[in-house]
Amino acid sequence: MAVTIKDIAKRVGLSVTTVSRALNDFDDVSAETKELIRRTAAEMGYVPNSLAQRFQKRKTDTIGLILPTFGPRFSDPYFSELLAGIGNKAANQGYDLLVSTRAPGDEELSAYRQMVQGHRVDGLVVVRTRRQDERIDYLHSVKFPFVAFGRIEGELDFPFVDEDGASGMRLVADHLVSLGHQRIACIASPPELMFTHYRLDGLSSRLQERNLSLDPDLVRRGDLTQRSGYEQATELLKLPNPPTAIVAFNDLMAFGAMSAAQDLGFIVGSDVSITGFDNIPMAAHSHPSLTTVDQPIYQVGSMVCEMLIKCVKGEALEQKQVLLQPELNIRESSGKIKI
Amino acid sequence: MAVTIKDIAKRVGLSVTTVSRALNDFDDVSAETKELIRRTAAEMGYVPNSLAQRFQKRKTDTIGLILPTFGPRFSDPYFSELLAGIGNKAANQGYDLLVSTRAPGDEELSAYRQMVQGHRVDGLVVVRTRRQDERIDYLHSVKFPFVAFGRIEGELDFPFVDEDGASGMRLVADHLVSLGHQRIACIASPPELMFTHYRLDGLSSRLQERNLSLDPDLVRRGDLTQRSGYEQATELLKLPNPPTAIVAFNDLMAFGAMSAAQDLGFIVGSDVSITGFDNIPMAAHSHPSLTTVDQPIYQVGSMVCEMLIKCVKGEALEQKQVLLQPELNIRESSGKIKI
DNA sequence: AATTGCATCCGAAACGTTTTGGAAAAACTG
DNA sequence: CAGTTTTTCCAAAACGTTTCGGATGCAATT
Repeated sequence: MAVTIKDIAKRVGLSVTTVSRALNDFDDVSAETKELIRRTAAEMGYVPNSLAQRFQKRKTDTIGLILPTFGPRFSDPYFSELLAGIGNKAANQGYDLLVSTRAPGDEELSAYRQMVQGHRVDGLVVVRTRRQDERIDYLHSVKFPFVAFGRIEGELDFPFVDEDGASGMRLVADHLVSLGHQRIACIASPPELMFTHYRLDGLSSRLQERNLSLDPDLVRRGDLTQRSGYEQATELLKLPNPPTAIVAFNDLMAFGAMSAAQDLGFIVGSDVSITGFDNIPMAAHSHPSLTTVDQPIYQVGSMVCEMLIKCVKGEALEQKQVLLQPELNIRESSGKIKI
Repeated sequence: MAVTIKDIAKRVGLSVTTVSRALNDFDDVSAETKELIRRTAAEMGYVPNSLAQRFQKRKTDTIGLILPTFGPRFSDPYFSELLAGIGNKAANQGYDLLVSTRAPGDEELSAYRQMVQGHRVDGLVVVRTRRQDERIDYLHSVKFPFVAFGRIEGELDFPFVDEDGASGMRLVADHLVSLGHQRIACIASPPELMFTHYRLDGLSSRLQERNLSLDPDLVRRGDLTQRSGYEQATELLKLPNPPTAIVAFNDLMAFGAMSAAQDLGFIVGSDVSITGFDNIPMAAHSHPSLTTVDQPIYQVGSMVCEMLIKCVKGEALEQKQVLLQPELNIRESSGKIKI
């Protein structure tokens, strides 16, 4: 079968200890023996059995990620970007990435328990934080290493990366106001998600500062999918006094809203302005191209992963909590109000 | 620290063997002791140490997937769909999914070696097969369990799932011909990918059967990204005698082509028809909506995963090689030729 | 009463690696 | 040259689980 450290020891006539220590470059092995052992190990095609290594070191060299999905699948490109960011960073730091999907709820939490108590991973990244987040409560209570993408309500101290959603929405509000819009609608995200809170707060407070209140009739809720963007926008645009601008809380819903507008005969960017949030790659290539808040998701993934690996290794974080300032990407889907 | 099987044994005054066998429901433990052991295990909050379990069973209960990415990231929704299909199936069969990304080349192959020889996974799924696929050659040569999404050139016998790309393209050809198109261009995918071969073959052979040759000037190559679709379509449409229809080899390039056409003042679906391949969720919601060949990627992922788990468990596959018949989804991006 | 069969249990080995705590030999010190 | 340090090596334990090959006691069968 597979060649083990013991086989090498037998071959070179030394102990397993010495072989192990030679292979791990300890300095209590002479240069010549090290060389000899390494050469014969290579010759024999030795590859360490990672199961044994992990078992004995009680570390998995693996980080985990459980994607919260509603319904059976996640088709949100947002997650692919994030995954790519995390995955690539993990790979080049020598870590494996264990991915699973679970709908929010009891099963989700027990998946976290499984990963933690079964020693399946050394650390976890928590994405799409919720106002009351039991995942974070749990991980924090058992002192298991994790880094979150997003904040939560309350004073719990834990490492996270987040974008400043309020600031992003203020940019959107300023932009639309400067284009002359007064009847501004929004398609918000589910209220339990923490980012919803920040984005809504940024939008409504800035509009109020500009003496424009956010009409409660014009505040809708979607579930972040294209379909729900379509539905909500259709309702909004069929109102007797429809809004001249629609602020969607993510790009996917913005795409849905654009389709709805176009199906109702509106010209997006002139009859009605539509904005998104996230700046997924698609946003630059839709028709019309989408004005949206840029959230560097790939980099966030990369950052979160890097921070987590430091936590796992017991290294100190130079910055435990990172808040990124987003930028507004102005494209064709928003334009001056028609008189 | 964590409670082990030994702690339970001590508590109930039985041997580790019995505890282990009780927990694994062997029938040489009496019902009462089983009950007792289970109860105290639950009371003590026992969770098996999966590192130890895996080490001793020499199995990881994990399947691996290495996404081939050009450039640092994959933003193709195609991969998210696939990943979701594989991941969800794996999860509900009690398997973990190990995901990594690697650009095709030496590093990619050594990542496979790592996973195999380091006993990191019990089986691998290979996606986006290439005509000469060293990944498959390798896995086949070491007899490591794997299932591929896609076929390869040659006679190697291995389990795979694939869609019938030739058949899909014949549907596209028939559709465009029936709309009156004669100057038909295509934006093909990289030639080393196996599916390119089938799709190109299906398209050109069916056109020939209809006495329409595929003008070599109108056969372009893209790299599956939106950007390359945009570039190639721009060149095509700027020709002195531009095509009336463009067949893109995936949806992302079709989106790029639509943008290019629209930027050049063409009305897609009437001035020029554009078709895609894959039917990613976005395709139904673009403007205009995209005529495309439906490839049930999520189901493919799920199927591939199910087959792989059977292989890993040593169970026989009722069908070792699956070829799915795709359907054409006719939407707004293709229409009758203008006279 | 001896034998067989069954139900229930257990000791010890095994999986492949790292680590602990030294030991032996060689190289320095004054 | 005795004592000390350094260099180089190793035996054995440990990690937590499963499994192999019995062992024990008791009931059922001859």
